[in-house]
Amino acid sequence: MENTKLSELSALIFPDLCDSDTVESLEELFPQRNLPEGAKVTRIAPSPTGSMHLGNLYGALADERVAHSSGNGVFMLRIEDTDDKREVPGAVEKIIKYLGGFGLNFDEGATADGDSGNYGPYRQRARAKYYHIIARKLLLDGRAYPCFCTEEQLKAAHDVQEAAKDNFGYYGKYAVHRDMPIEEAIEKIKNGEKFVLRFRSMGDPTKKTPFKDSIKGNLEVPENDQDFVLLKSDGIPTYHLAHIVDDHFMRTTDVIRGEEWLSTLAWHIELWNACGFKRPRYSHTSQVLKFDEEIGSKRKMSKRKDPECSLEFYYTTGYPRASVIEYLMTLLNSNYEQWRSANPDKDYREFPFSANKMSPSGALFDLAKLNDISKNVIARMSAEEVYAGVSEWAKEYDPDFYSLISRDPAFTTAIFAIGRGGKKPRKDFACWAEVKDFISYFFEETFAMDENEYPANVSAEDRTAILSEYAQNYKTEPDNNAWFETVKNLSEKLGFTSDMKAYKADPTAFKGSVADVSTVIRVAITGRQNSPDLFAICNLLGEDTVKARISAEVK
RNA sequence: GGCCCGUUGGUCAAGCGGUUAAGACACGGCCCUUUCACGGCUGUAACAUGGGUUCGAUUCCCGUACGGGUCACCA
Repeated sequence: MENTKLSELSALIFPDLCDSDTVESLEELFPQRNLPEGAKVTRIAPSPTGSMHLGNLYGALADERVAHSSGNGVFMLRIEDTDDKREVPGAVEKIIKYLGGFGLNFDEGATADGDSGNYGPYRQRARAKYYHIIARKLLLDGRAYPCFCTEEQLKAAHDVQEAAKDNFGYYGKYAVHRDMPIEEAIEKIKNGEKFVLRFRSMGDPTKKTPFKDSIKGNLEVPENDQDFVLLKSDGIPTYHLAHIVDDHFMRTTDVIRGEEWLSTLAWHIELWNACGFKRPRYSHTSQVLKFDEEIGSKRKMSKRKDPECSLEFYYTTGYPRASVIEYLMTLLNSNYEQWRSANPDKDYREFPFSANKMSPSGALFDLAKLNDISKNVIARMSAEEVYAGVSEWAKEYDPDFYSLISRDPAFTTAIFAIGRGGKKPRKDFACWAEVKDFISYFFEETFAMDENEYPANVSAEDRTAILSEYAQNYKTEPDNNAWFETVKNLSEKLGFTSDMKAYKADPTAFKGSVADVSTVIRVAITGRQNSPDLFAICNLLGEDTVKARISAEVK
């Protein structure tokens, strides 16, 4: 009797299913993966609701590394599009483009124009039937029931709970439809009343179950007693049901997700058990935090307040992808930096990544550290690679600069070759946006003279004397030493010492030193006091340009 | 407020009962040096707090404080 009524209810709730739609049929449709021992299957499951941020990349990199360092593992992309209200068009393409741009590639999952892989579909909206099959099984097992509460009723219950200082939620005496007679439910549904399908929890929150998390270690979680929603009134599952169904039938071995999911872990544990599925390993990653000067404490990175939080930032400022990955790897695995200094030339993918080396506490984002890492990354590049990186960036984000540097690629590349490639390469910039100012004096269009840069202790007459003398005798020297000899000779001739030690010992004994003389020349040629090797700059600029710039300064 | 997680220098962190408590970034000093950058050396600076357990706790247990997360028909 009860069973026939239950069947009637089930048929009413799931008109889209027929008898052959069983859990067993799904088990056959999605067989266990035939992978080598130890291979891990991971996934990222973003919702297509907006821009990607650093936290997404952080998590994605962890998933990708866990899968691909396990030997023939699988890294999937699943789109959690169960919340149509928040969906942003084009978000999926953006996710794929941005993650791909950082070198993270999926083995299977959603693609820009469809799906790829045998465990799909990989967009949850397209998987409705699977969720319904599991939901029906739960209903028939007595582990799910329809609930007819309206938004207002739930809100009212919430207020009551607040006043009574009870826990919030749908449980115990607040679970008003939990024990509704089946025929009444059938009646309501036939009358067209809206309903959701809720889980029937059997847990006792005073009991705690031990749980092992790959990152957090041994945890104690109280049993769940919440009759949370499985299917929304439109028949689309909540994250909770979708998570269990998808990760079971996609044969995920390791669920790596943010620690904000820790609080609903008990729900998921009970659901796994109710479904009779073996649950995967869990790793709950800590968040990337940011120090907020205003409130004086740490907080989650925010898209609005922290521009560097958005992945877009790294594209627009032109941080090499490798730099960002390198930085995130240091946050992700505590022994990465040590490994890197021992293996400076290896690809980061060769690092033996391990989930239990991940920190259980949240790390503050540190732009200074990123910059340092990025400078090192760029310093190891060849001049050609730097040119390629800068021009790729400039092409999109600074077209004027792009036309400047691409006018003569060989010339621009030669600029980047200055001080590069030796044992102690220069580390002048952390991102491509910093390059523009740094090399501006190599181009007539952006060369800017600033009179104030001339050293104050050199008189106007001396300055003119130095410059005209230098210009008159200027010729291309064979090497740096020969060139600097001419500067020294010039200094002595005009009463500036070339003996720096003597000058330092007693500066008052001289008019000035060769340092002052070369600074005057440097300013005339570059418009600034600081620059890389002047000899190299002169050679690149060529005799005509050098002489022209100097004579322009002889007044 | 309930529940859960976390807490080693300014930041990231090693440490797993006995250490002079590593290292990296940042910061200061010195050296190298025609400027800058690089490089070398060096310095300042830390176990949130109170109780236990122990011969001995940064390490284990309990409490407190602080920080974070979560308590939706969002993920």
